[in-house]
Amino acid sequence: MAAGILCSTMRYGADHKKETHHKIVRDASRRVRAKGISGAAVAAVMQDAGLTHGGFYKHFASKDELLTEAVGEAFREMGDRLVLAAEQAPPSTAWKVIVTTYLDAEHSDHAETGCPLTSLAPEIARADERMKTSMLGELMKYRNRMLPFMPGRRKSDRERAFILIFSTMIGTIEIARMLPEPSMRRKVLADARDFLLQSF
Amino acid sequence: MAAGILCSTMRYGADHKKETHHKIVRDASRRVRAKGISGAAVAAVMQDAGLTHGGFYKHFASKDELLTEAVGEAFREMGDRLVLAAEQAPPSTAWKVIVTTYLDAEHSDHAETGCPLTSLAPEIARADERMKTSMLGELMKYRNRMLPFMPGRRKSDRERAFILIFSTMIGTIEIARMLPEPSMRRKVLADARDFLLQSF
DNA sequence: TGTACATCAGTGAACGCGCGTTCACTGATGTAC
DNA sequence: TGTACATCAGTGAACGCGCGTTCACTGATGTAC
Repeated sequence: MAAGILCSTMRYGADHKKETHHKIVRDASRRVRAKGISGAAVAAVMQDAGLTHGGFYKHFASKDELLTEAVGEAFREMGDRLVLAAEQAPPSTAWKVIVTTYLDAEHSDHAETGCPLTSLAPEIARADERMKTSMLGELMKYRNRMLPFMPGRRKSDRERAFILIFSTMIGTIEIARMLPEPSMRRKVLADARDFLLQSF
Repeated sequence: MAAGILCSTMRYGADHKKETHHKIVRDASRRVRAKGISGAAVAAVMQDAGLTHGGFYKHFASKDELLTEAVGEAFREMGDRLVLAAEQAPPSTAWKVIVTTYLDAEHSDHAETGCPLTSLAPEIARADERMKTSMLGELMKYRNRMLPFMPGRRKSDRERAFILIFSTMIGTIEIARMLPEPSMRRKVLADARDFLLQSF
């Protein structure tokens, strides 16, 4: 546990608290995407992490602080997934891999590990100024990671492509998630995929 | 007040309760679109309607009943607005009028009177089975009202166009509503408008 | 190496508050005669 | 027309519950000597 690097005032393993903190954030990130911002109660998140609610304020100043970290984590996780997929493809078709990865039944069926925009966009838009600012920062980081893979020669073209492609994908996943029949969901996803792949 | 048609057991004006009921639903519909499903508390909605919370259960069996009626009302209002706009245009360009009406700064700035999909889609997807079924019914009515105006000769083409156009528009409005700068919002809306108008 | 002490992540009871729901009551409206 | 009665939309206090937050306490870990 890298004991030699321990700060002299540390009593517990140096990483122990950090790891617990991160586990809480990761579990909250899942819960927030699955049940919405108002669906992630402090006690429930702590139970997910194998803890009791009392210890929460040893890790976070408030529930809002957890929520902003959880949304940040969600953007990071989804960003990692899309970057990983995009990097496997030749640069010219990377954006197509992002589209097929995003508009996938797996993504549509598992909001809890998916893009936070598809499960939280309207709630983020309604959040108070502080939270909105912080979440917008995370959204911008997410966008900046996607930009290199977007189609277009000039930066402004790629920025425009990001908005158009992600707008369409977000709306498509949201509609798909409302539909009861798996076959309807798959058709919606496939139609949007074909539409986008032919549009740039 | 059409007193002659009064049912013999009616003591109050025949329409009085219906009108109050509808006013509550309309106010709830605004509140639900502005603040989300969990942001529309019974007491707040009743206060909007100039009443106190105690009388609520003279009009609705439960809060869920109000919510389903409110979402239905929202789809109806937005449907009316789009149909009205579309009917003013020649049939071949009606869908373009729907796109420009939907992707408008006024719609982006006023969630409370806008399309419920842009403010509630993820919450609807997470709702319990009963509510989801009812809301899906309203969504299908909404879709059926839009279908005649969608581009495409065959019905299946128009259904596909509806999904693609509305997915893109929903995602666009949601992203626009997250952005702090009015100029950024306007650019996003304009880009999506141009994109859609050139795509069919 | 062994023992006394300090730290602090985690526990669980308790708090105040907002919310959905219930209920005894009110008072305006319309009916019966 | 006037008076006694019935109805029922609306009132406001009260309820139980879940939630965010606080706090005195615990006990495992690491330090000092």
